[in-house]
Amino acid sequence: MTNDERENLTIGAFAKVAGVNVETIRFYQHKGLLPTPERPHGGIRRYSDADVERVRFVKAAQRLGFSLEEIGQLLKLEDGTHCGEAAELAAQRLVDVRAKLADLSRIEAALAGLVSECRSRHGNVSCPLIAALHSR
Amino acid sequence: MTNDERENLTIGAFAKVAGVNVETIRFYQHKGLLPTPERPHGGIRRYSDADVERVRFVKAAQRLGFSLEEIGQLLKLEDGTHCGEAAELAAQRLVDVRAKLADLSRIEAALAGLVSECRSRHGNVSCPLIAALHSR
DNA sequence: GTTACTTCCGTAGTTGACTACGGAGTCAAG
DNA sequence: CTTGACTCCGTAGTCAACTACGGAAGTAAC
Ligand SMILES: [Zn+2]
Ligand SMILES: [Zn+2]
Ligand SMILES: [Zn+2]
Ligand SMILES: [Zn+2]
Repeated sequence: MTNDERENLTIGAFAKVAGVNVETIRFYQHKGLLPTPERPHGGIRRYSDADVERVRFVKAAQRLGFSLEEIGQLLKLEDGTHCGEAAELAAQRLVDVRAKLADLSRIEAALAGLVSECRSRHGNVSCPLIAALHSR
Repeated sequence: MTNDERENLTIGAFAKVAGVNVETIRFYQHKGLLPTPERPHGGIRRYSDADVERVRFVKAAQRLGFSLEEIGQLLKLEDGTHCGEAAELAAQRLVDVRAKLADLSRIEAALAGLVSECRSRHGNVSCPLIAALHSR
């Protein structure tokens, strides 16, 4: 096997390949989301493609709205043998996302109404938007 | 005129009537969202119904997703004579809200798909959710 | 006139996800 | 063998919108 998994990247190269800042790497290590490789006798730590993959996992999960805390839990299920638990985490996220969606559509409707009232206001003394904010 | 605008509330009563904490009042004062009334010679500040109304305005605007910064601008338009400017602020909020809505529906679809794949998974070795996170 | 509750005021802490800084130590090139 | 880039590590700062704390001074009740 050609082994591209040998630890060959310095933290700077690692960060660049993974598309994040060096500080983010260290931050994730501190949070336990990424392992901190050994230092070869006072030297410099090296990182592998597996580490890059792990950062990409984190970022993909973030795009779905998972918090770093939840992502930590997902990472513990990384071997894919805990489907139920993973699905449960995602289902909870889904509930949250749907609640947020409902909130936002309510807000969207209210704002849209106010903006159009404001725009079509004819000879009113006072701005309907400001008035609405005052009356509730 | 019966004048209910006379300053009659202590900060504690004010906060209670307005439905916020005392600290929130002080925080808003510090941010310039609320005036800080005079202290009658080393005594205690008093607040009026107009102040209560102002806090309610802030909270109503917050429910529509305006930031305190934006609310500060809205408050400068409080006399209702700047309809155009108010509408512009709201229109920008609307743009943001709609962008967020689009984001969230994308996320909702992705999560819903993954959860149902996970649930209907038959004999797969690995969890589709985890796999999806790995492959992007 | 003492106790007990408020108020006043400034500073500091909270949450989440980073970002910045600074003074070593390490390493490769010239 | 020196220069310059990079790494290491801990601490501190950022943003928003509060929330908490603590000591001193005002105030109301008994
Ligand atoms: Zn399990
Ligand atoms: Zn699964
Ligand atoms: Zn104007
Ligand atoms: Zn208007």
